[in-house]
Amino acid sequence: MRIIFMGTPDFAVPCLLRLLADGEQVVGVFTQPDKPKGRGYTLTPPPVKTAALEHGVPVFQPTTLRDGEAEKIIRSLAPDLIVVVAYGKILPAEILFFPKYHSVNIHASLLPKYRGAAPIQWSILCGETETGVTSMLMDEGIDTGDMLLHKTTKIEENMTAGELHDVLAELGAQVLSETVSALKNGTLCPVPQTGESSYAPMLTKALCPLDFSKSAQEVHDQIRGLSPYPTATFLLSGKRIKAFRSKLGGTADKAFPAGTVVSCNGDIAVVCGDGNLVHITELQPEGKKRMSASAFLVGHNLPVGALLE
RNA sequence: CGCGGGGUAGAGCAGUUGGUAGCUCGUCGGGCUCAUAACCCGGAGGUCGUGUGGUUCAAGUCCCACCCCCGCAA
Repeated sequence: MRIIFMGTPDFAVPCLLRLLADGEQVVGVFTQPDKPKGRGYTLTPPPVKTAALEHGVPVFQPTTLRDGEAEKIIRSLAPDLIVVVAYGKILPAEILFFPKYHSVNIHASLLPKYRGAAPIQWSILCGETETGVTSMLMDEGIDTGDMLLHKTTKIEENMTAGELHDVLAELGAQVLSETVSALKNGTLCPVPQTGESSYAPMLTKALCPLDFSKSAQEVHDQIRGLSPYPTATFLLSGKRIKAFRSKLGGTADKAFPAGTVVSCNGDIAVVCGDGNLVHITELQPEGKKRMSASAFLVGHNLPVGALLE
């Protein structure tokens, strides 16, 4: 099967590699243009580009798919199928439906929930205990196409978005592999999306500051859901600190104000709005490396009673 | 040349106006204890990121160059 693969970030890499490993004929990869990133604005290629080049697959990085150029390229590649995984661009109908088998998308949620850019993080932020990966036949809407196959996975209590990302990326590769072979065999039954839908928009820094007046569970979910990027933050005597990991456990003896540190025994236990504690176990001060809370406590005098905000 | 913080014992940090390098944790040994992540005593462990660099009687501490790590912003 001649396949054009479209994807950009790390999440899409296992899918691409799986297609190659399955012996599919990946005739071209579309990915976002290299962008200036990080300190010094170094021009950085997207992960999918790097992976594609390592396997000798031609890479295309158009800034738009709507000027006719991209369509010409795609026609010349004569694909039987287009596979889209976290590409970051909306495909026009003339491209979407050009291949014989049209276009298939792998999405990191159980549709119709968490359509959009950041389903992995939002599923944790919203306190879900289960999520998954869905393959669908693409239509012109955002993640609204008819569903093909899906696989589910549990979200463990202390799992971070980064960990869930890796699990779902692998699961996505499996779903993709099965979808492609079922497509060839003609055994798929597309199912329209019904039921309650929701939208998982891109994450912004506005979501990062922690609000300890919320419940411990909510604070915990915020820390997990934003870890390792863009990372929940709090202030300690004016300095911003990132929180990468936390766990729940215990309640405050007295009615301390939300954000009060009630113990520094191996981790930083903070009172939340509902009186329960969230234990920050891994953090990173500005300009420092990421470290365990216990390491942080060894070198910093953080008194019980200190206020985090 | 986008802005900024930092590189000192395995880890996290101090090191004041330049004058034989410290703290906490860990580690090793010993002691106490029914027991312990507790407590007591003792020890090991650093050419202070790199430089046959500069200033100085003397540099972790000032100056210069380079390497590396990180936060912001994109």
